[in-house]
Amino acid sequence: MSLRHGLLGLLAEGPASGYDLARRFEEHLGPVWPAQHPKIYAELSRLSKAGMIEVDSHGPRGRKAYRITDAGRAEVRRWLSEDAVDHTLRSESVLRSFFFWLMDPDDLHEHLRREQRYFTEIADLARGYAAAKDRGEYGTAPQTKSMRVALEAAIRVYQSLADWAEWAQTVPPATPEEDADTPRPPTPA
Amino acid sequence: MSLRHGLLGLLAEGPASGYDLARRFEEHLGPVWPAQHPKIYAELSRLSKAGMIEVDSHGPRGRKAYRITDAGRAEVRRWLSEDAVDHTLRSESVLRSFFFWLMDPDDLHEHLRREQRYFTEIADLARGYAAAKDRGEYGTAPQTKSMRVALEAAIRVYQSLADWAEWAQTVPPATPEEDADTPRPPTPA
DNA sequence: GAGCGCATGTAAAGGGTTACATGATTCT
DNA sequence: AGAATCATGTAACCCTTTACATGCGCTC
Repeated sequence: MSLRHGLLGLLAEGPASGYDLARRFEEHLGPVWPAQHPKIYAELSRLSKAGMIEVDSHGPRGRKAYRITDAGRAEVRRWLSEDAVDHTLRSESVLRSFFFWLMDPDDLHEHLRREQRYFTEIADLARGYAAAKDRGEYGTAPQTKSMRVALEAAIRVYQSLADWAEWAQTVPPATPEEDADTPRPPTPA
Repeated sequence: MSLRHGLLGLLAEGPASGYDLARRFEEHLGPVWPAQHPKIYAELSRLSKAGMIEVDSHGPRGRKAYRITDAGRAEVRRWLSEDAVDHTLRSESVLRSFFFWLMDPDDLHEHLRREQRYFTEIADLARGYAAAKDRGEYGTAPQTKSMRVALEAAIRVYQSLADWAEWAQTVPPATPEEDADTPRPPTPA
């Protein structure tokens, strides 16, 4: 369960409310770690009860900003350097590719073109953010340096998926003659 | 929810038991779509009740092999060509990178070296399978053609992550002088 | 006959999404 | 005054994992 640590990590940058954190998840972490507000508010309560964060300030409209505690900071650090990384890379796009043979060749081609377009778009978006960061638009704080590293991952991974989708379009569709493995009744000569 | 469709897709290749399917998920689909046996057995019951699969044969030790029905085949096809793709790419590795600035530089370097080694290993493994397929070791059935496409995704994505981890090791650690954004009390001259 | 791998399942708990619900403040 | 946005939370449901439980069949 990494949402807990994601929240602690974001709060290590400075105080923030549940609403702030939900927005940051949606805008930046969402593609690799989705989190909706109900889960975030629930987790914040738990973290608060556990003494890892505490209320920093109350604002308008019942806004409650949380601040990370020393215990919280220690916990993120412990997670980062001690906990084993879960390397699962859940991807519906790749899962579907196992079943491409079930698709009509035209549908598949159209699907791959759409996938290529989508992945290229995201890669370009990440490239845009990275360029802005490199121009110094986000300052030079250490957090932005890490953000730059994360963006580099996004650029490379999404570009590789775009290239894959493009390459897949060049793979010839399975022709009936090639379906040698599938047992079929002998054709009467 | 794609487990339902993953199971249907695998059963479209031929009859299989829950145990078989669990093994195939672990060996092939696991990295992109993990599924443990309790979930698989539960889903098979549901698919059976929905008329998308039916019991094909009973074997030793209570083994029950399922066969896909026409309704089931239609449902996988519908999913593949009509349902919107969920492009979320959940990755704890990338999530962690947002928080690298919290790590001790030596720990981070060690972490990145391990990540690079891991991703390289998986990419090489996928390359090995792909080469075997290209040598014709898995036959020429259309399913194996799709498997080859999925393997290509694995090769490209994991290689890009390995390259990223290698690149990240060359990013100089944040030095105190650069932390301009973080408000700090003025040093008494 | 001991041990391993095959084979199925239930139960409990945890993680995550969607829908519902409410109200305050700011902007036009 | 009305609309948009800020802001928090609950409830119900779904998805997923981990632990528990059982027993057969094959191999050594």
